[in-house]
Amino acid sequence: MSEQPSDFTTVAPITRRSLHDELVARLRDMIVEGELRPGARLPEKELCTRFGVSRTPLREALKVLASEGLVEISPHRGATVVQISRADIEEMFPVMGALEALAGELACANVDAAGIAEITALHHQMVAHYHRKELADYFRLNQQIHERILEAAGNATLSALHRSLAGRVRRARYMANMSAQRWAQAVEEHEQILAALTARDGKRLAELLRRHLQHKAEVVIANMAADGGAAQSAAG
Amino acid sequence: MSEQPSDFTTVAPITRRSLHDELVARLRDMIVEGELRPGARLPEKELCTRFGVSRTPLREALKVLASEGLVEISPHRGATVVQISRADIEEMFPVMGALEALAGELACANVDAAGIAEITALHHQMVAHYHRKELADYFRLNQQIHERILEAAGNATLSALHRSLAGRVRRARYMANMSAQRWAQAVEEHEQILAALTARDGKRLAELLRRHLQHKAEVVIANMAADGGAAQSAAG
DNA sequence: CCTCTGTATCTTGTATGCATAATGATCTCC
DNA sequence: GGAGATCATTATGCATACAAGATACAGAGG
Repeated sequence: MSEQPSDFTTVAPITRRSLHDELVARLRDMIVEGELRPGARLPEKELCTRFGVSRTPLREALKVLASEGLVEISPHRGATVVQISRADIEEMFPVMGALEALAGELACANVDAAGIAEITALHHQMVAHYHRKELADYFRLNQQIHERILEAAGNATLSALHRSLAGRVRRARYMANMSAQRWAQAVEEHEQILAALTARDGKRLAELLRRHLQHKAEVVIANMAADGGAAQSAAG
Repeated sequence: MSEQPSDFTTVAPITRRSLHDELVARLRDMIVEGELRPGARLPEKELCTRFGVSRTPLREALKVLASEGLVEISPHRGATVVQISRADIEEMFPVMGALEALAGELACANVDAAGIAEITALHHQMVAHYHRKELADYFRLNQQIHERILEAAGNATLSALHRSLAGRVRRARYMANMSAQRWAQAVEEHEQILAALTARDGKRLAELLRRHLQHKAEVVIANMAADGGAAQSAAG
């Protein structure tokens, strides 16, 4: 055959998503994106009519989300979206810092020129958004950069754990009000992060990422303290 | 009333475990302890008769285990115990190393004298088992020490992630054949670990734990290579 | 008037039944 | 005789029905 076999590997796989898989994805998005507020009850019947499915796949989905730490299930009392406390956030950030630090070390060892170029491009886009004060876009690029560093580390286990934590933390939506000073500092930190990655200085990148996450934590916690905790913002 | 209300809060809560929770725990144990071998199929009907439950709670349990990474579910083809590849193990240990390193730092900052005494006692018991060449007991104490360091760190998120990874790694049952030389080295490393904890030298403890995990990884990987991978040891 | 208890209702937990896709065996064609 | 296709069997995916516990309301007692 003249056709290259690799063509077959590049075609989009036929996604035969079962209902429960689809429900897990949809519900997770709704929780992470804030559509389902922390503390909100998740009555099976209501969700069933909403998604047009029966209770069986829905319940399977809720169990999975519970094991991911996004919802809490009380026996005979149903599922609720978990409240993120300040203590939870304070716990999660050091762990994310450790994971990203490891990712930084591994990335410096494994990343190729194309990977660095990609992250550099994302970085410049992010800085452009910063100068235009486009917070949402800045935040999106910021997230992508961190994800790409994780990806460059080439460790699927590490990526999975980080993604899980990042999803939970993201619900705190701390980006809302960040001071101009902190924003400038964050961009400066990202400059140094990029420099360390380009120089493939693993130790330095690890330390930069750890500190970067620590500063992020301070912003989030200050923000939570300011509006009395994101958990309480349930007013429609 | 002369009775103190606090009396009521101290009684052990009645644990009303639902069937699916019980099934998750039982199946997880069976997988981690090796009763269910890697690659083994998990037919719903057979497990239902075995546990005396219907398919609904069993399926919910399998979904949870799948999200924990212990079983794999293929659409319309059922669940199987996941095969741990050498690459998976090589990925997991650096992550566990990073988590334990963080735990070491936090433990040094948070642990009290009682905690140190407890870990010291466990350490001496472990060393006694070493001198008597009681591998299983040694390994159990070893595991307890690492768990207690995690606990002393006082970070539930960190503990949960570590426990999840430790459970998956434990299935590789690397303790089987460890060289006398490596065993002696491991005990020596534990001596240093205890010393660093007692001195509350967080940086040093972190580095010791990271290296300790790295050495453990080498043993596991050598062991897997020796018998052609634990995954293949399906012969009853 | 307040509190406690009993009951009704609703939600969740579990079992069962039906629909559908995958596996394996048999038959046919080459 | 071997390879491929078709059909039967089996297991999974989903829906529904039944059981049991939790919540809320009402009534009785203090």
